[in-house]
Amino acid sequence: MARAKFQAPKGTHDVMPPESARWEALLAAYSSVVSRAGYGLVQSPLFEEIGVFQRDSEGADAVRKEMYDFSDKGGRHIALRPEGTASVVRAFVQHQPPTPWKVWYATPAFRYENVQAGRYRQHHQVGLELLGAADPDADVEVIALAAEFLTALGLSDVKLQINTMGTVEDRRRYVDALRTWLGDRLDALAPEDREKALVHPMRALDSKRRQTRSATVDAPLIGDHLSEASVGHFERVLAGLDSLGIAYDLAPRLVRGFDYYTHTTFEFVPSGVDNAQATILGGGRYDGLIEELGGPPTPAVGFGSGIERLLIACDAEGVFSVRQDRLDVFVVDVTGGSHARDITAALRAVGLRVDRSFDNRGMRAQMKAADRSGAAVAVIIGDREAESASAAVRPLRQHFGAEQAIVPLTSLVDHLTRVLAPIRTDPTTNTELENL
RNA sequence: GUGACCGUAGCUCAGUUGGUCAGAGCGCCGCGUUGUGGUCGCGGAUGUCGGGGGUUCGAAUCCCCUCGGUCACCCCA
Repeated sequence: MARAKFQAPKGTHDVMPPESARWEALLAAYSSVVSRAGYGLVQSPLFEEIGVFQRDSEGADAVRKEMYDFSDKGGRHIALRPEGTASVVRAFVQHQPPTPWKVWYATPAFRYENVQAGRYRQHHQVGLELLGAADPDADVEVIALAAEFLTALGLSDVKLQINTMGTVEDRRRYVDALRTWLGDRLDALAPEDREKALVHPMRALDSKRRQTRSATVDAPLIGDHLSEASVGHFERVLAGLDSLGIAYDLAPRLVRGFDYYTHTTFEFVPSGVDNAQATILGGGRYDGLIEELGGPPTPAVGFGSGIERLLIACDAEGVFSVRQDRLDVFVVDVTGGSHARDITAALRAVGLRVDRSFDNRGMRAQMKAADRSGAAVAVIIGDREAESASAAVRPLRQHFGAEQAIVPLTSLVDHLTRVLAPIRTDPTTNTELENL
């Protein structure tokens, strides 16, 4: 066996069968949930002018450091998308579709950072955005869809944490007050958090260090610096969640990674996953971002969710395994392969899931392949069948009985369609979910 | 970017203080009389022991560099 000359770059990974079946199923579940709520798919470029992702704000340095950016051959400063929202907003500003604009996406996202579990240089996200609605009910819809999606995966041990950032002005006032408050107490903070307290005061409140935690128990919270309208918005969101029966924890110290959030911010965190990269889905309202990208003042809310982390959480709960029997029929042909070729095509044409062996392998090898394929029945063509224009139909799984039947080729399709009817799935969907 | 640990067949891993240490299980391929899978039996293939350099009579085993993985910091999906 030749030694591999190349391997996937640091922080990237290949998703292959059988694992990729879960990805198919996850995407199918996601698109099903959101399309029923009126969201349509957006496919936008994987790279943009860097300004789309890099704006003047507090966190710009960190964002820039982790950006996969480069100059293309035309001298343009390009960056690979680090998250989904900015691209969608750019497309919105460029095309100015009617609002409310409700769209979803599934995309790779790139961040140049060090790797650990649930954290990659190329990871994959699904998400959605609702642009053009300031209504707190829009926040509620977005959160409800997130919850519905997680439920569809079978996840149940997940907590919703919710917070509000208020308006841009509320937030600015609060951050100033907090910075001053922390500045007076720097010595009490954990040494590692002191610089952060001045640069990113809200992040300091989010610190996991015990010393910082206890030093900031009385720190001012965003909730005390909200305008009346902001309070009203948040209360309406919480009322909506209550009404829909969606449980949540108020998390006054919750800080999201991007600075563009206003009002509602939220995260879904699995309680069973014990590491720093636990958040599987997060989002919130970003009423200022559209203007920042040159569009008209437009309120908006959305979420993004990392597929790799979702699957880690599913594994931790033992849910969302995908059934492996993805074939109805396996055609075994020991006469050279011409029959396999034609029968396979004919059966696929009527919607059956069919595979065969290549390279004219022996009977035993082909039967083993048939068994491994998970097919319900094997259709066998040997010399005898070929002479009599028939096929042997052999059940491979117990609930189809043990009897092997000889069926004329002319009625093979009818025979198989009838026999397989009980287990056939809709031919337009080739994945099924099965919770353990 | 900083630090810790790790890197042996496709997969999961054994390899004692450097001297038949290149292995096991699973998987894969073939065979078990001439055409039938799953169980069982027999046989077989696959690795320059992540890569490069060094120490040594001799290194998978020690040292250095490098690439990759895991974890923590950082940051975040």
